[in-house]
Amino acid sequence: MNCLKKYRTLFWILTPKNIMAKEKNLTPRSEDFSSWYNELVLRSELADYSPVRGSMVIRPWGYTIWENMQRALDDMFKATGHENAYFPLLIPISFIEKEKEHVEGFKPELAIVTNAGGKELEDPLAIRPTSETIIMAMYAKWIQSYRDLPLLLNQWSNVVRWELRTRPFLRTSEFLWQEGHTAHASSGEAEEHTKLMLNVYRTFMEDWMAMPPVTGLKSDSEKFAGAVRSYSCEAMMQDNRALQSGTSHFLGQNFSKQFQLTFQTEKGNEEYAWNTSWGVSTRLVGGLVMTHGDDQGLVLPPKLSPVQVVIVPILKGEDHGPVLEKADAIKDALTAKGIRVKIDARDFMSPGNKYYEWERKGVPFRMEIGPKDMATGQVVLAKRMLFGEDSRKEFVPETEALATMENRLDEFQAQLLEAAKRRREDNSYRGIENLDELAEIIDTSGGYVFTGWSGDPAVEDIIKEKTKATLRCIPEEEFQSEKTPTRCIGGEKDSTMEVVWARAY
RNA sequence: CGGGGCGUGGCGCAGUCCGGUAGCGCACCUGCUUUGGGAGCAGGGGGUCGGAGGUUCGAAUCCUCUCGCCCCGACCA
Repeated sequence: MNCLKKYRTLFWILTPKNIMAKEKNLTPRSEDFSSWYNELVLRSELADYSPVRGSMVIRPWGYTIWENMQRALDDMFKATGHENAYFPLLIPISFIEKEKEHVEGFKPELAIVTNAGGKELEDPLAIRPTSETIIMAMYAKWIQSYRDLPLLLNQWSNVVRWELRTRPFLRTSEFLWQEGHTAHASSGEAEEHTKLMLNVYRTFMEDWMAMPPVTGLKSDSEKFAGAVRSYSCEAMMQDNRALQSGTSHFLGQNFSKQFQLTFQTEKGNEEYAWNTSWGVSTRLVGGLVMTHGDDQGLVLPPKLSPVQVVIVPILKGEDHGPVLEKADAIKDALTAKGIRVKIDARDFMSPGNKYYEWERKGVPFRMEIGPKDMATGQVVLAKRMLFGEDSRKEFVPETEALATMENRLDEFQAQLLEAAKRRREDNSYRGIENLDELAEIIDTSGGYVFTGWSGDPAVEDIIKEKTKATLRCIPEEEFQSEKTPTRCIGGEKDSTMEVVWARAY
């Protein structure tokens, strides 16, 4: 036994290529998807583990992606009439306890401050797991009449939900997010708003992230604690699992009743306001990784990439001046077009090493400029991911490269979206009518399984027990099958709606 | 919170069975030569072996207790 172990060690030492492979490359997705994910997050410097269990440090590369997401989303929120505000981190426990389902939903995940200023607190404070309660309490103060409605606020913040099992970006005890909270005079208007924001998320995911979700309504067992109805965006990752990547909730009057959020109507009656809340989090960064990443590392859609074009000057011989000057000139020309460019002029690193590094970090395009190119007036372009006729390196005249770069970035963005859409459809199974078939698909390929459902929650339990898949959503019309299912997947009952099943993160 | 695994320079690991005062690869630093897909040579720095206690002349190694992390399950964005 011992002998064998030593032998293997010896063998390993004598094969340096293996060591190199192990250290320089990621575990392939096909071998172990979650190892691939974890390694990628660390190696591409998106994030690092912090000393506190279940929390992570978001490094500049990851944070810039988040900032780019924030900017795009924030513009969309503003365009739909919202303003930003900031509500406090600490919330009286009594607030959270007011809404019965809400407190039940969050109790296991609450972090509570019981001691401060060296003294036990008389009333412990919860670190916000979400801010419905404190915000409703404030809205109750601010809203008197229908003239104060609708009130449309958003906040960018951190929240804490104590997690037993954590994964960078996908599930951490503290995460960054955005939470929108609105108050309306009518149920219909609030529900419309809920759907509007769901659609904002969907548009963002498609247009910016190239991560096309299936959108729909959550079942009662999956909805947000305290909501009347929850809607979600369900994006399919490369391992064919679903990632709930954005939710929008119609809260009805559940919170306004608990917080006395009333207003006087035009006719002089006092009524409870109707609320919505909606959020996306840094989880989206994880979604981005699992949607586009490959075995080389991250692949970033141009619209969100911190750097869209990295220029690698080939520094040969004594005089690096001309090549660096050319790189600067190209950078200026591209920057003037609004393109984010970085020159990697590190002279202690070989070009090949830089190529690997920027590929690992997911930069959409690399431009190489060397003495040979200077002589012929060309540059070398390499695209992070190849589609169709693309070649690994393209030699193009400098003027053409400058003129076409915006188009190339747009095209790349569109190709990523197209590929993700195709993957989603290729792994969607429709017309499935019995449980065994569903279980077979979930167990082998995974993916989205569309079936009929009677609305009976017992069916969800059975399927979860049997396959670990959950009801992701009751899809919006656009995602429904051409042929409407007639039978409930659970057995003999008739189907009243089509639903999507998948294993989820 | 149950089951499994692991804590040894920044990273990945060997050494633990059988106790003798710590080693390998990568990374890092210096110099020279290099640079169009993971450079070469030479020299160099860095570790109270997760922590505490014990056994022993002597502990990374044996014993006890602890802490932490990762993976698999039950709960969740």
